[in-house]
Amino acid sequence: MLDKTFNPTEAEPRLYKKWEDSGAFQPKMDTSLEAYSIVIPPPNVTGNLHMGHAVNNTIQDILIRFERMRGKDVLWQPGADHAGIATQMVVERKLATEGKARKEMGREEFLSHVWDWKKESGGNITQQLRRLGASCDWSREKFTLGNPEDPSDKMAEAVTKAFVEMYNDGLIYRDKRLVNWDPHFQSAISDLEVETKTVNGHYWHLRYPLADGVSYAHPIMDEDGNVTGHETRDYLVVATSRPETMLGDTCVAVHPDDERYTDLVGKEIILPIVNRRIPIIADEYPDPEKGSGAVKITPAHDFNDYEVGKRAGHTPISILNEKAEILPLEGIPQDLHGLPVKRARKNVVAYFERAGLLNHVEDLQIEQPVGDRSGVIIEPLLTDQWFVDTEKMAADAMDAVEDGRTEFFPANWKKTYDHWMNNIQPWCISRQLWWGHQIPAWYGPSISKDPISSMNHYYDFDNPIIFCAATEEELHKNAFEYYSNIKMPDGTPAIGGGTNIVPDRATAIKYCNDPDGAGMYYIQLYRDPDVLDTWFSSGLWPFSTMGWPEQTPELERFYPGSVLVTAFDIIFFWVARMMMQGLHFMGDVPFKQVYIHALVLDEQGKKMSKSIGNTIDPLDLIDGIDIEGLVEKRTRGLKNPDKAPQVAKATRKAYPDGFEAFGADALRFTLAAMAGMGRDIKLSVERIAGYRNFGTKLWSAANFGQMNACQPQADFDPASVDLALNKWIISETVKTSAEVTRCLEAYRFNDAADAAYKFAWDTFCAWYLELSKPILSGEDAGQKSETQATFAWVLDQILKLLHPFMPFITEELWGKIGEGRDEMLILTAWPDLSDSLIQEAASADIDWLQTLIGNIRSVRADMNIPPSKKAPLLMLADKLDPRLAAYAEQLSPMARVEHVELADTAPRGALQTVVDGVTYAIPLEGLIDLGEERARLAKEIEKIEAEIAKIDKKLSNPNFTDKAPPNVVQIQHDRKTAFVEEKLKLEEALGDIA
RNA sequence: GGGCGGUUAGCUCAGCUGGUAGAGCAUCUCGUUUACACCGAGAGGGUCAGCGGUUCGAACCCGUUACCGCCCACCA
Repeated sequence: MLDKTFNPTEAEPRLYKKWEDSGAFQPKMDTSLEAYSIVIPPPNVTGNLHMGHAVNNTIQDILIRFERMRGKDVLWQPGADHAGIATQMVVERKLATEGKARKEMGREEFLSHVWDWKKESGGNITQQLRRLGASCDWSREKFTLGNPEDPSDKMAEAVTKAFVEMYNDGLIYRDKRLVNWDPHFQSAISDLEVETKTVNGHYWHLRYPLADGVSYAHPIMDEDGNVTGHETRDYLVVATSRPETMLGDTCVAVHPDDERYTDLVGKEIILPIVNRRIPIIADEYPDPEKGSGAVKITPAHDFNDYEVGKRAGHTPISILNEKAEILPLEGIPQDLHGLPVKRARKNVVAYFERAGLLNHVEDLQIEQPVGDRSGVIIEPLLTDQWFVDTEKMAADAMDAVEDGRTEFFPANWKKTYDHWMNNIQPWCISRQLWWGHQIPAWYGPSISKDPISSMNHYYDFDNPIIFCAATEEELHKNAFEYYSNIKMPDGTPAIGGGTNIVPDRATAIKYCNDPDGAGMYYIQLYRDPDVLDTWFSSGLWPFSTMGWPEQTPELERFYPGSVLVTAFDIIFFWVARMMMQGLHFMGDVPFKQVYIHALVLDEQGKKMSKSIGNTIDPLDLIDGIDIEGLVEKRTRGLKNPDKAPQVAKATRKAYPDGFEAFGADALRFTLAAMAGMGRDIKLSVERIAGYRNFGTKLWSAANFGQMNACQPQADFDPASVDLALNKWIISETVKTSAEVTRCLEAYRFNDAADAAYKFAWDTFCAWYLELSKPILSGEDAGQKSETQATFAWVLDQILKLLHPFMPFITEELWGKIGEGRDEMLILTAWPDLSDSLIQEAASADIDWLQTLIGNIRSVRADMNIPPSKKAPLLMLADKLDPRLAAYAEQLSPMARVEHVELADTAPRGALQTVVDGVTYAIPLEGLIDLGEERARLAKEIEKIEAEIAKIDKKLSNPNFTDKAPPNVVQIQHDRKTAFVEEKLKLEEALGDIA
């Protein structure tokens, strides 16, 4: 006897440990097997498991377990991402609560804090993945930043090598360009990290006075746009949503074809406040239809203006520092110095107003760029940064998808991918942060201004590197030949990087381990202080995790990966970059297929977000949580704490009892069953409960098997069974396993889950189990043992088919059922059953039996016959169907049939039903109201007539009979024949009563 | 402004190659038997968003409209 139900809280950790300890997650590295590999989308070390991870990893684990059971040599490569900005932010915040500031403690100390923090809580997410059942090979766990304590770890070396090679190939360059600057982090960020937010804003229409007494006639228009007159103006009106940037204007631009301003091109205006003379230029950029048609140009603080300024040959004037405060430049009034943008704006507008130069203010919605992490307004800023020239790489990456080397599922995502690749911009890869791969470029003062790059010293952050040698010649050799020789395009130093530092002889002596230092040559180099964009190293993930740049057996065997499983929101961030870098460094795509899965939304269809308070923690569904705990969790992270009562109320209403401990299997099955292609998942807790019940159902069926001695037989041959019932269930098993296999191969997880569910619950539990009861408790030993063996075999197949979805409960049952079976389910072979096992004749018998039982149940229920009332079953025919006798033992409990006999006509007061053209009567004199039975029959007939009418309409249409394929027409003929026959029988039955 | 997706039972969603509209939950009725009440049996419930087209035949293909959601985009 098994326990009453499966106890996930107890069993799941135990089973997981058993798998992991046994090495079941590790690839065999057996070259005779087909390789199958997936690299995990590395979760942020800062992260905790959320619903997105849960779907993502459930799907990967389903595929991995499926392919592992199919006998492939499987690698699921796990690891975590250092997540530069996110992690630095988290640790900085934590230190702030201890009263410590990052900048005060310095780089080295800060980083040691981050590493400490990573050691402490960086393992959370991987532990949580284990709770889900993820069968990754943890012995190969990697971290995008590498492991400084493990000399064999190549993750950091891979990044350096990638950077150096791309530099040498001209794909990485350093440039002073306008970049998206996040004033909170005081770092550049990439285009992708900028979000646009629509806010209520204004356009300020400013008057710029024309210099040298120039004036012009400005047309006055009526409402319809007709010119009604002219007004003499000695100023130009420009509209802007950023008035404070006027401090950095270098010109005003008008369209060359704009006749209003033709005469003004080449003239100058006096820029108010700073009293600078700037020209009026002609450029294609301004749209005469918009605003006044004249545009103020601030090249240093606007992407469009930058281009206009460049065309006009103007030097951009930066007016903001890295905190987005006004720089103390000459010409800018003292009282603006150091003001943050918002306050500066107010003051600038006030200046214009006082000077009578504020034409008017227009209210409207404007698009504001904000940092996706910091949430602050992004300022375009002119800085020195490292860039990747993405154009060629993007073209290669697009070709690879175009020619099918990499395939998207669902295929629509190719469009999104192509669109982005087609519009790709240079990728800014430097970040002014500390947590990350420090850029492997050094700026040297004495010997050369060129930076050189190193394959070593990744973690030598603040200190200069000092090269020492006894001779100058040797020094050159050490410093330049040893390292890859990076040439700077213009020799400009990094932001904040040391340059032209006088070598410190004492330090050199210390480093060179030469107490005397006499006759020593040395140079001192400073490393670029910036780090690389996290996604630069994530882009290498598919091969860096496998040991690249070394040519390892893993790389040989598991690159390219079989499939990448991810949500669409990181197609650009990650998928695109892996494609580009994989193709560049490996000469091949990083994965053959990309499966893009749905996003998990809350039950209202909104994105889950801590700041809104609508998240559901997957672990709470696994372990359970009471309502108080849930409310506390949801209100804790709110962006707007005032909303707490509202969130609490909504939470209590939605989940008055919190969550039960559904277990990982139920959650996984739900996610799989809801993961239809190309659609979002609105998570339903009710469905999780339903699939938990499914687990219990399975458990209970196994218990039934145990009670009836249904032990798996190692030598069981499904082709050898005699009973139709067993032939039928074996046939159904074959069909289902083929269906589940087909669906999994096509990433149709919901269909695969459905097919397995229906088979296990409806076919096996509801029918086979019930139909087998009389045999299992019967006298015929041969039939009994055959059925016991068949039962056990089918249950084993069910456990296998369900294992990828519900690994824990299936493994537990597998162990409990098969005493002495030493192989774990995770490593058994996937059902690969021959079609020859499908026996249609046996199936037809059982189909008939199911229909008969169904009809009897239905008519009895319709007429409110209590199940306790058994009745005979009369077959109205000349000869008794032998199947009635054969299945009498099943008909008795399932259809409440007392006994079976032959009759000429239905006795008065009998229910009648038709199966396969034969009328059956159930005499229930006195228990049924004849009027009601008449009405019931009449209704049945009516339904059939409607069907017949529909079919007739088709068949009488010559277009249909002529043009439709013959088999389709035949089906309709057959259906009609069956309906007509049934109708006749029912009419006879009705006649009997009347 | 460009692109993508959605609209099917009260709710949440399936519906693969165009050929008899399905499931779970909820609702209603009834619960006997050697697994299971986290259960069993049965029932009701549909203008497949609207309009037009292609087709012998459309939930499905094409066009269009409406509403909802998402992504991308430099409109001063």
